[in-house]
Amino acid sequence: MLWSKLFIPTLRENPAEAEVVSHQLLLRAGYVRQLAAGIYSYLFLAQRSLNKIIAIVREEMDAIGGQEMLLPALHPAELWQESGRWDVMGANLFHVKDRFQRDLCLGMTHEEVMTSIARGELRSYKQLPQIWYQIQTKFRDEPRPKSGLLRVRQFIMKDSYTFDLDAAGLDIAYDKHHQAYCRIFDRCGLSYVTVEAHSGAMGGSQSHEFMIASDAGEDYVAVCAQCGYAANLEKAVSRATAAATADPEGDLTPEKFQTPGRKTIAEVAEFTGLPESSQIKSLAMVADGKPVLALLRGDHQLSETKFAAAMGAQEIRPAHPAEMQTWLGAAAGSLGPVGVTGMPVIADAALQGRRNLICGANEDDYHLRHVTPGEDFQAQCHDLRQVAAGDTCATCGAPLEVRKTIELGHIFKLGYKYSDSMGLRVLDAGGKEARVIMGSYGIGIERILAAAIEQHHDKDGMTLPAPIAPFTVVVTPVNSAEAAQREAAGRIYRECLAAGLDALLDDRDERPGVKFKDADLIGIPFRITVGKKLAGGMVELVTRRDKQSRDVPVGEAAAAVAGLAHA
RNA sequence: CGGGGCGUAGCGCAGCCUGGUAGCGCACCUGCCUUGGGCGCAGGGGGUCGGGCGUUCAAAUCGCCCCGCCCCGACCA
Repeated sequence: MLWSKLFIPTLRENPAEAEVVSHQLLLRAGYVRQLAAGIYSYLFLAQRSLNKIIAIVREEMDAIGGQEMLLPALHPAELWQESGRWDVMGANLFHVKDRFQRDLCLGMTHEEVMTSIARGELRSYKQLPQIWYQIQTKFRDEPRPKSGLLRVRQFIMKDSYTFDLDAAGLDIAYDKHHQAYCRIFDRCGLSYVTVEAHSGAMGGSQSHEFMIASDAGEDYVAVCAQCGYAANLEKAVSRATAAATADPEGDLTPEKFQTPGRKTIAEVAEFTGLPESSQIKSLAMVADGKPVLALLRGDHQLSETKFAAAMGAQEIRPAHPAEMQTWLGAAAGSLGPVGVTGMPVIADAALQGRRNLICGANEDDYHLRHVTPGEDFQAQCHDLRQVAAGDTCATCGAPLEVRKTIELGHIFKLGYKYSDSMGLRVLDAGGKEARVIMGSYGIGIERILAAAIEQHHDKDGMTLPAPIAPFTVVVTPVNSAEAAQREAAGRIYRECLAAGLDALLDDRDERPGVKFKDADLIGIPFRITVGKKLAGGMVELVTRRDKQSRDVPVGEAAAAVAGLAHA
């Protein structure tokens, strides 16, 4: 295409509202414009890039037997009420009313619609398994859209849904998706990690997330470089580092001592001269409206996800100061488990086997020493601790890293949640009704683009992987006033097209600097510069990533790019 | 939803404190010039100063209310 005819509104400066790199570059390079918070228009360049990403996703989904469909974005409320998610999703679901005041919503995923199709049509085990997918716009009323395309209210997702007769069938479908996702992210030029994930409100027995490391992300994952263990921090397990000081021996009796003004673990550690790991951290929590005391080693953090799971609770929160005073008789900083009745006490596994520790006395400005779990108080034991960097891997013992990541894809074994609640059953070989087991598998299309930019950029702009760049090569005559350069550039451009390359001819009447800067900014992987060396029959082939330039004969330029692009 | 910041030309900003004809840079248009990293000269177009109400002879500027956007937190298959 001819650049002079295209709408590529590049900006010289960064728009003030953009914070993360991908957002800044998407705006500067003229890929997107914002319409409202979390709602973007995808201009020409973004659309080309997204189309390439979608084509890759589609090919890989088709390769595992997926059947593409196009489903409604508008869903009747009844559908979501059947599955129970109308209430569960609450305000995150975009609600709409039609002219007759009927409730509808804009679909944030399509489990309900897919299941409603399946239950009307799938009758026999012979029709299973099925893999159905769709690539389309979804909506979420995010409480806080942010970071450009990374957290938005309207976005394109590839979602697929599988229907199987039994768990073994689901395992196969799940595995196929796992492998397809690896191929998709590989082809998009992303380096990613697959992590065990928390299934959250989706339920189900197993789920994995596909993450790429980035400071722009919002999820943390724990990764073991040695054995490959990787899990979302919500779910990760590890062996805690040893306590900094050995516990005092002996069967000592709890003893109250004064700790005036010492509220935090760190203050008490300093006051007593004993490390934080010699204390019991006592957190007054409220799980589904009921008080609970959660105990951890002093230097450990509570994982709210694990805590909620241990309590079987939907909603958890820290107790308010007044509640602590009523239930325990002291303020945060002086709480402890000794003598607590009337509320469950649960303790993290790292407290097991410890002796003679320090904890709050449930009296302001007092603590207890010589407190031994199991003797001086009783508590249910659970894994409650959030993994921290430096913990050792539970599998192999190597130190774990914690990385900030962006979630690009998530695969779930759903189980029977939707087929049961919405009545999807088929007849099995024996003629009896059988339940259908489902899986669901999502990929955020825009997130692939944003993540690729986060991962591939430099001071001049994007350095996109060729398979997802909007164009593969740009042909740039340095001085378009010179007929020889103009003609040679045009010829090379046509040869590129003939070679099957996505080529762009920068025929604008601009100074060379402008053309180079723009090409760098929008991240075209290859540039053929037609300039002075044309007199000697040569042009320059520049690769965007490493800025390496080499001279090639005019007649071989297109073939040279084709060779590199398909390498 | 809590905390913070911002809203003046397409983009980046000054002006506001101390009320008095709305400015700068970039971008854009015309002409000349120039052509290997966002060139130079000359001329020009473009503004409900986020919105409403109020104070005042007079409001971008002061007061009140509202809206929008960004950041932190809460939230987040």
